[in-house]
Amino acid sequence: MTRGPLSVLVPALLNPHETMTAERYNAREAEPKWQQTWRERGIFRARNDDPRPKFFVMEMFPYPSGRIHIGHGRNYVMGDVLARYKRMQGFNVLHPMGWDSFGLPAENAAIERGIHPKAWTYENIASMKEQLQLLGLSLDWDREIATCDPSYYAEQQRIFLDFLEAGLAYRKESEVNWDPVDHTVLANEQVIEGRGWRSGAVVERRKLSQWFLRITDFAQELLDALDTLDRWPDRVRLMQRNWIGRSEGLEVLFELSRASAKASAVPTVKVYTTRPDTLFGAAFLALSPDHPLSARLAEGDARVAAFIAECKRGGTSAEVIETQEKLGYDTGLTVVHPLDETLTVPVYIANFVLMDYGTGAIFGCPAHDQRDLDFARKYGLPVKPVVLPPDTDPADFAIGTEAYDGEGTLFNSGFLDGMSIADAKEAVARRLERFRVEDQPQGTRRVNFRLRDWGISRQRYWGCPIPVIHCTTCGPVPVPRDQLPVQLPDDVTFDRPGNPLDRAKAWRDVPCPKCGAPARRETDTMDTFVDSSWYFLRYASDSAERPLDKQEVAHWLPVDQYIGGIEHAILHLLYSRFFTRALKACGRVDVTEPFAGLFTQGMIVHETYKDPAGRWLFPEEVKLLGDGKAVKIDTGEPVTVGPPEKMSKSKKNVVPPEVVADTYGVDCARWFMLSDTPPERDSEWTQAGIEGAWRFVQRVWRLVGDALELGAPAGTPFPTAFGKDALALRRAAHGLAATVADDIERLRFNVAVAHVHEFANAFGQAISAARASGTGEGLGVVLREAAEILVRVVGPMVPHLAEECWVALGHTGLAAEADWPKADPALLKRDTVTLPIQINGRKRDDIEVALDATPAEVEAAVLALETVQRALDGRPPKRIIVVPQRIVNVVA
RNA sequence: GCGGGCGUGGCGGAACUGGUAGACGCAGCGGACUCAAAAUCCGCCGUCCUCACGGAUAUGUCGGUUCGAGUCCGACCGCCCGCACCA
Repeated sequence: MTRGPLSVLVPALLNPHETMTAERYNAREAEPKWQQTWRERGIFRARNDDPRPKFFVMEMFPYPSGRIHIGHGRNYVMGDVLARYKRMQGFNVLHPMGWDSFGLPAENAAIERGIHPKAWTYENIASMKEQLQLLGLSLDWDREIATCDPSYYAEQQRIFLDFLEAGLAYRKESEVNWDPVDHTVLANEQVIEGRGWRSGAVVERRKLSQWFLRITDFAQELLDALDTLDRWPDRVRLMQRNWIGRSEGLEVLFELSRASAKASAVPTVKVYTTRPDTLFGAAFLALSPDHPLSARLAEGDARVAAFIAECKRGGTSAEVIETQEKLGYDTGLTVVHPLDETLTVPVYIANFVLMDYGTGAIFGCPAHDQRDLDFARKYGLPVKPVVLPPDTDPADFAIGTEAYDGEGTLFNSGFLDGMSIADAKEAVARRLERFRVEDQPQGTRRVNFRLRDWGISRQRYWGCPIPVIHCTTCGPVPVPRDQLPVQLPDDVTFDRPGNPLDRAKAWRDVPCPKCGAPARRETDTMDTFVDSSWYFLRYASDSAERPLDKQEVAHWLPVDQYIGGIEHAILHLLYSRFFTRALKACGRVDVTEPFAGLFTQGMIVHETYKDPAGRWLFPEEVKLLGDGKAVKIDTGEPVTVGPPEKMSKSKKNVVPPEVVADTYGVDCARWFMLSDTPPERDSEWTQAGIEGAWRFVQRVWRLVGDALELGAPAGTPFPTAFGKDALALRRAAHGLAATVADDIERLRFNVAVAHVHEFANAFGQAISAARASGTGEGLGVVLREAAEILVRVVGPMVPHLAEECWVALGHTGLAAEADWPKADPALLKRDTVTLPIQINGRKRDDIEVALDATPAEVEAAVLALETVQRALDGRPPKRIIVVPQRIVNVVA
């Protein structure tokens, strides 16, 4: 399939008087040729014994969902530019690729289309690999991994056993989304508005015994070490900090009132609070529906049981729980106020109190917490303010519909009156630490984390088997290491809901390794986040015999630059940070932080198209007419153009890489993806944009051709002095090498592209000048020098074009192996600077001064300016601000 | 609901650490070349006032700090990402 500019390549249209410049660069021929050369020479293979300094760059590996579209390519191209640039800078670069190939979509394909997950996955990997290779990425394919391959997950099972021995893996009960019709556990994304996506049944929360990893053991360290990650985006560090959620607070024992204690047979309720200062404003106590006291009350009261059951409806996700209506149930119990025994506070069960956080019970202070206020208004509970905002009259201060959570002074609070919030917190803690209830201090200071242990059990087939055998007498028994890996059985069926492993008797039923009695394999598999929590280590240590060699890991790690989507800012990155530490604790590696540098790139978006019947159309089925109008090419029907959205198969707004490669060439696609939009933002794929990239690729080819035609032959010695044009071009070329190096180091590819454009303009002007007035005064030599610099500078971005130009310039080696051009510092310096002159903050003039002019000299020159004289009108200036080499502001 | 981010011409965006807002590209307009078209090259291009010189205005909205604010602070509006079983 061809269309667009390459299809208009008709030799008769070319000007016969021009030489090489007449030939267009033919990407379709050049690109496969150079890709083959790179492959044959193995120049992207990383060697562990290379003495040069290492640089490890990787992009987040893809899930093999099927065909890729050009949107997938963006982060790989970014990483590739950096990898190629670093090679030119003399680094031993590791740039690997792999497949995050376990997961739900493979099972859905099995259920919906009857394809085995394994076949589906490996077919997808094969076709996606072919497509990825089309992009001309400088990857070391020798280190390719697939997480679904036993050669990968065997080590993961060994790691699990290490964690188990170290006490970092354990079992406990936790809730899952249960589909009561399909009898299946659902992922959060399979719960749509509280119902199962296939059955439509209202989802329930059900408890299962599952495996957990003790990430909370590392909570403080994971938090503290964020400060050392200075090449991570601040926002990602902040998100992780908030996710870990360290808080300092107080655990307070509330004693039940005499009658309540008798009725419930429970003497106290323990509450965790970060606001003990507001204790005098307490209006209620709220228990989680999962709290032991809630359960006890439910035993004797059907209404309580019904309320708790009501709370269990809907999904388990925090989003669902936090957005659902806040409900409470008055248990009739009361507790005694810990600081004033004449006061009692009612006890509720509330659906928004989480058992996983704190103690599973809170006290509510409506005046100073919005959620508590909403709850109090709903159930008619008193709202007593206890923190008075600064400069407020207590008589005027009342809480309406908004809680006050700002600074202030305590009031209405007995012995706390007049204190600051911080002092009051301290005073309450001190007093309650002294009070004793049931032989314990009534208050205990407690650091708490929002972070919970990581539940890794999944009731699914297509995941890494958990290497454990359950025996009725011995309990869970680790699979002996010499029996690893526990491989997934291939002989499974997907004709019924639920986990096929539960039904795979031949695989499931095994003797207990300890006592030999009949036992069952663990049929849960691991969360796919486990697979991706250590794959970067496996890249570094790539032999199947020693899959996690300490020395090799130490040589390559940490990853110098990791590139991926912002959607992984918290979970994947936090789990990987934990995993690396846990492996270190087990003595497996000597690394602590896996990723020294992190970059989060934006997505590629594309307009969507719909025909009059409302069916989605592929971009190639549509002809754009401008002004947002479009028609269907084969029928001429009007097409509705929708706003740019993330490329997705379902909306057909995808562009396959092979279409771009066939039409414009991969370098155009690469150049376009790097242009214009900052890499961290979403970028829109447009026809006009790719055409612009095509013009640029041809322009570089033409500039190099012109320089070859007009410039001096290779090896011509430099003259001792250069003319004005020659010097200007030299400055521009050396400046380009320096500035693009800096742009790439900072991953500011769009700015790098702009700088290359700027240089191309200057280069074009120099060529015009050479055509008009000859190549004397060194211009001929500089034209060649400039071409040699330009080709190497664009090489990381448009590598195939660079190779073709490099050959044209007479080189026998590969551009991919050339050195990055070194900029001569003398050419980068300027001796004068243009200073803008502001009067009262508005630019009115500018002057050119020596670079090293003193402020006094500048001031004198500025005051002499006619513009300034006119503005001052004979009066002396009020003030003159001189910012050396930047600006002058005269305040009149 | 909670946490995080983004917002600059017709469009994508640039502006280093508070210092000339709009670099560079796209689209558009005008010109050169051509029998013609394509390609290429040159010029113009935020808005308003002005023949022009020049001036006013302008970075989502409103307010503040500063000699000076796209940049810092506060409030608001809109859009995007994550929320632990999608990956």
